[in-house]
Amino acid sequence: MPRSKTCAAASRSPCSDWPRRHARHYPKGAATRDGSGRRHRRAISSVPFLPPNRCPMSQQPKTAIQPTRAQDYPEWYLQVIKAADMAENSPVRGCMVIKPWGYALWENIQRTLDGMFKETGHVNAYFPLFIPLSYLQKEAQHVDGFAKECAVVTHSRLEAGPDGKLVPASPLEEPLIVRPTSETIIGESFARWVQSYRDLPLLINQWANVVRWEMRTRLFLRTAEFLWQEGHTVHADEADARAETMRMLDVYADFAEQHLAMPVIKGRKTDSERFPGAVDTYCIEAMMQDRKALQSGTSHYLGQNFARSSNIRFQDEAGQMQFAHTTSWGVSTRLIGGMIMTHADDDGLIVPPRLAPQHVVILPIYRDAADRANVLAYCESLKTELHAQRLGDERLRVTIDDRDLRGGEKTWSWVKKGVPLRIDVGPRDIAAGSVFVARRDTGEKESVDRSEFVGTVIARLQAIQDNLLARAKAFRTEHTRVIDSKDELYAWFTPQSGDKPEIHGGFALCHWNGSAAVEAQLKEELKVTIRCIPLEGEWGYDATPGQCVMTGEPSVGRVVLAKAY
RNA sequence: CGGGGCGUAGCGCAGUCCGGUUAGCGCGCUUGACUGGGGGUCAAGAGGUCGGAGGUUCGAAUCCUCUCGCCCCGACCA
Repeated sequence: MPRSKTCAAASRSPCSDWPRRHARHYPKGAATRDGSGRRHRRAISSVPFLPPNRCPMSQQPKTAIQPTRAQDYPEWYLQVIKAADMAENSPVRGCMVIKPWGYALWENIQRTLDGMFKETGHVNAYFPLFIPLSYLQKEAQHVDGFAKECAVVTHSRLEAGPDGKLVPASPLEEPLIVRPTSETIIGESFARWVQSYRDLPLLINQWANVVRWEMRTRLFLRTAEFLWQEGHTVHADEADARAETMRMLDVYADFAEQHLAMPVIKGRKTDSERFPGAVDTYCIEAMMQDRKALQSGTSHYLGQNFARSSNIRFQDEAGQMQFAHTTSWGVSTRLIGGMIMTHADDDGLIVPPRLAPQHVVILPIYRDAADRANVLAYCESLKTELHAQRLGDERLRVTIDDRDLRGGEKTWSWVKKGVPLRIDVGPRDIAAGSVFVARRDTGEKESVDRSEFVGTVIARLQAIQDNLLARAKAFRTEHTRVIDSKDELYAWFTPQSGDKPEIHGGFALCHWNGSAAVEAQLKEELKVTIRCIPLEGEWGYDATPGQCVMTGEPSVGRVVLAKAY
C-alpha cells in the first residue's frame, strides 16, 4: 500500500524535530530548578510526535532537499551536492573531495570536450605543476592578477624539529608557485618549440589541476584547487589567433547548450573583467536559478603580450623575426556547479542525459526468491537491450540497482542523483510485458509496453535533454529585461526580500557609455557587474545606439548587467 | 583580512550560563524478524579521551588563557 505524500512527509524531518524545537522555548530555569533538569528535558523531548494530520508543516509539499531553493538558495545548493553524493569538503581548507558521482560527470565532460578539441585540431600535452617565481613576474598585468592568490613552495624537505614535529628545511634557491594558470610555464616551452612560420599554428591543450588561494570557497563553484583544461595556442598573426579565440568560444557554447543543456551568452568582457595579460577576453555567461550569472568558460586573445614576455618568436616567410600571437581558453569543474544550479530542483540533482553517469536505472521489485530470479532475469535482458542503443555516439549507460534497501529509499537515492529515467520492474510488469517508467525532469510516470519502451528510450532521453534546455532558456528570458531608466535598473537589482533567499530581477540589457567609472558605481551601489557585451547575433545582442542607463551619455549598444558568482 | 556564529558518536543536536554518578537524544549504522510498486514496523546491539594545548580545582564538556578549524556577512576570482 503506497503511503500518501502528506503521511510520508509527516514522518520526515520538518516534523520529526517539532517537539524538540518547542522544548527550547521552555524557560531554562524550569528545567533545572529541582536539580533534575535532565529528566525534565527527557520528558519533554519524548512527547510522541503529533499525528500526521496534526503536523503543523504537513501542508508543505514533500521535497527531498531541505531547505528548498525558495527558502535558502546557497544552502539548497550544498544539500543537492550532498544528497547526490557528488562531493564533500576535505580536511584541506578550500579543497574538495570529488566523489564518484561527481567525478563521473567530470569524466563525461572531459571526454566530450576532449573529442571536440581533437576535432578542431588540438593535441594534449602536460606541463609542470610548479612554476618558478620569476616566470610569473615576466608579464606585469599577469602578476597583478594572480600574485594575491598563489600557493608558494619554498622548501624541499622536512626535518624533525626540536620538539619532534616536522619542520620545512632546505630552502629553495628560487621559490616555486603552484600554477594558478600556465601561460608562463607553457610560454617557456613554446619559445623553444616555435622557430618558423612552418611551426604554426601550434595548438596545445592540457587537462590539469590548478590552485588559486581563494578566501571564500564553494564546492565546484570556487575551490582553492580545481580541475580544468587550458588550451594554449600560437599563431602567426592576429587574425588567425582571433579566429582561434572565437572558434574555441563556439566550442564551449555548443558544449554548454548541447550537452549541459545550459543556455549561454557569448560575449566580450569589459576591460575591468579581462583576464590579466589578455588583449581581449571572451566568455560564456549563464543564468542560474537564483538569477545570478555564472561565467562558465573563457577564451582569451593574448595578442603578443605573452609572446614578448616569453620570447615566442618565429621567422616569417620573408625571413623576418616576429613575435607570435597567442590564445588561451579554459573551462573547469565549475561547469558542474553551473549544471546543478541550472537544472536541479527541490528533490535534488537533474542530470542532462548527454552527461548522465547513468541514463537509466532499473529497480527490481520482488517478494521472495522465486520472484527475485524472474525479476532479475527480466531486468538483465532489458538492460542488455537498452545498453545496445546509443545516445549520440555513446552506448546507453544502464544500471540495475539490486541493493537490499527498502523500495522508497532506493528510489529516492536515484531521484536525488538526478538519473534521467527510472524503471520499476516487478512481477506485475513482467506478467503484462511492460515496464513502469518515471521521468526525472517532469516527474511523469507511466506504464509502457516493454518493447515500446526499448524502441522509444532514445527519443525519451532526447526529449529530456531538449526539455531541460528549453526550460532553462525560458527561465532566462523570463528574468531578463531591457532597461533604459536608472530608477528601473535600481529597482530591478534591489532584492525583493531582505532575507536569505535573495530574489532580484535577473539580467538587465542596458546601454553603457563604456566607462570604468560607471562599472565601479554599479558594483559599489548594486553589486552588479557587466557580465559581457554580447557578440553579434547572440541572445541579448543589440547594437542600436542609445543612451547610457546611468549617465545618459551616448552608447553603441547594450551590455548584460547581472549579479555574478 | 574585518564583523558575527559554531566545534560533544558517521550526520544533526541537547547538556556549558550556575563545575559533581557511568555524557544523553534523533537520524544513520549492525543483527534478526515481519515487510517491499515513493523515505515501512518491531526487537536487540555497536559507536564519543566533548576540536587541540595549557591553566584553575578534590573534581572540567562546563570556568580562564592561548591555539586550530568550520559556517555566515563584507573587499578578489574560472
